[in-house]
Amino acid sequence: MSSLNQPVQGMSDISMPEIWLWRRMEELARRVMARYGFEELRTPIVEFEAVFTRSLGSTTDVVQKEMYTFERSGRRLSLRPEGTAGVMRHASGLSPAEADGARWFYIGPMFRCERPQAGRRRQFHQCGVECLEEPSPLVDAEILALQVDLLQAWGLGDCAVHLNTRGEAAGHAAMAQGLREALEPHREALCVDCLRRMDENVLRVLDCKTSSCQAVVARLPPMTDFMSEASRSYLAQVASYLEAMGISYKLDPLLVRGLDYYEHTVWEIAGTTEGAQSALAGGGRYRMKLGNREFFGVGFGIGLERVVHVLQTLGRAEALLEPAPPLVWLVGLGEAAQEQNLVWMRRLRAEGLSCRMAPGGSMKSQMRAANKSGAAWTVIRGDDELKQQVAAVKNMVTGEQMTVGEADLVGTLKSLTSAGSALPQETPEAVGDLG
RNA sequence: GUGGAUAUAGCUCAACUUGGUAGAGCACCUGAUUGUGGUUCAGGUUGUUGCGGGUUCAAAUCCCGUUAUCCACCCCA
Repeated sequence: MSSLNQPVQGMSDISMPEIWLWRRMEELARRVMARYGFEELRTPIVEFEAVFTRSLGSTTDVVQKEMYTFERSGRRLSLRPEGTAGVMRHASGLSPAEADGARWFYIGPMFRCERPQAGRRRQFHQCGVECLEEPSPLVDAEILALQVDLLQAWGLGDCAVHLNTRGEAAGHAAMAQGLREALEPHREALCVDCLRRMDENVLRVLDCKTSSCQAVVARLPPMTDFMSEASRSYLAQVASYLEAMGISYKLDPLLVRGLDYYEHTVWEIAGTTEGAQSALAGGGRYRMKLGNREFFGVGFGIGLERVVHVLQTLGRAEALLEPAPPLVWLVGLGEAAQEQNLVWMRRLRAEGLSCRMAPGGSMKSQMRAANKSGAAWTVIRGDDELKQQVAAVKNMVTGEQMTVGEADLVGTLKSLTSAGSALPQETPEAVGDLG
């Protein structure tokens, strides 16, 4: 029996104080994206199932076991498990002229029915981009630079970029075959998972964690041996562009990416913290055949839960937040004062100030509420003030209090709150403690 | 999907091994301060022990189921 006071497994509320971090990250993302000429694209969360199966490849685990798929009005629909397929579905509805060279980014929830774990939720969030350009090391390097800049804006400038290539799509079958043949003599040493991978997804043998498998892999010829000369020089060109931009990276011949549509450049970015979910982000160049059209592009996805987790673990969450605007708290004694305060709040808010009041209670409890909310200023209105048409304005940091005439109240508060003398509204260090 | 651990007050946790009226700190409320918060002191409130069932005179405690959380695998960002 499920209890209704908790969310569905693997889906969680994001609330204060963590939500401040999420909002800030989204803000920074939009800013960085704009510098690279990317426009936001919001695709639906629900698509036809086939949108994903045709893009991701029907053999991948994501499609086979992890999609939330349901039937409605005789149609099979799925919650999106990743962002690229929906974006490409959008592109396929545009004319080639419109789609060519498009630069889109997205940020939002994705759904995969996996067992939840640290940095892994069933509803999770990704920020990603798609850039529809034909294969060009120049573009790949630029997109990788965008991702590095974005992570840097979030305070993760020290992440490690692992770079590899999958080679041209035309050579994939030959590469898989070559790898299989190279592994065949070592069958005995491979784990059960890898024996299965030999058939299903032989590349995955390369990044198996079992030590006996790693020993076998270490003696294999490099994957690039199974690729064309063009594929190798494409990778070398990307690498040299990264060097020219001063972006550090590590060539990782064992780096594998799961989805079928990748070709040429692939990469992964790992956080500096230990743990199984250290991969924060991944990206790569892809080629996708949709209907009778073929699309080329390069893109990446960043797992926001994982970024948040790393920021919290490293204690960098607080530094990312901007101080909240100063809050004015109106204290009113008696019905008449409370009603006037309600009207005053509307005037103050129209001037761009943040303000609040308590619906009732003693002066003590109202002051306590003001303090708890982190208000920078309180405005006190009781019988005396009403009679004299004034308000007592109190600085909650210093405790100083002054009397202001009703006519000057808005102007006074405006200048006080813009003077930079305000407190942060809440102590943001709590954000870092949530991990 | 597989394996392991966990679930007690708003929060962090004790009590469970060996069944006998569920406890601490923080938070919250009241007062000292009849119109002034944040410090201090005094007092006070808070629970279907995740949920459901079973064993027992008696269950937070033992057993079964279920839901959720955490960790690892698989897979992926």
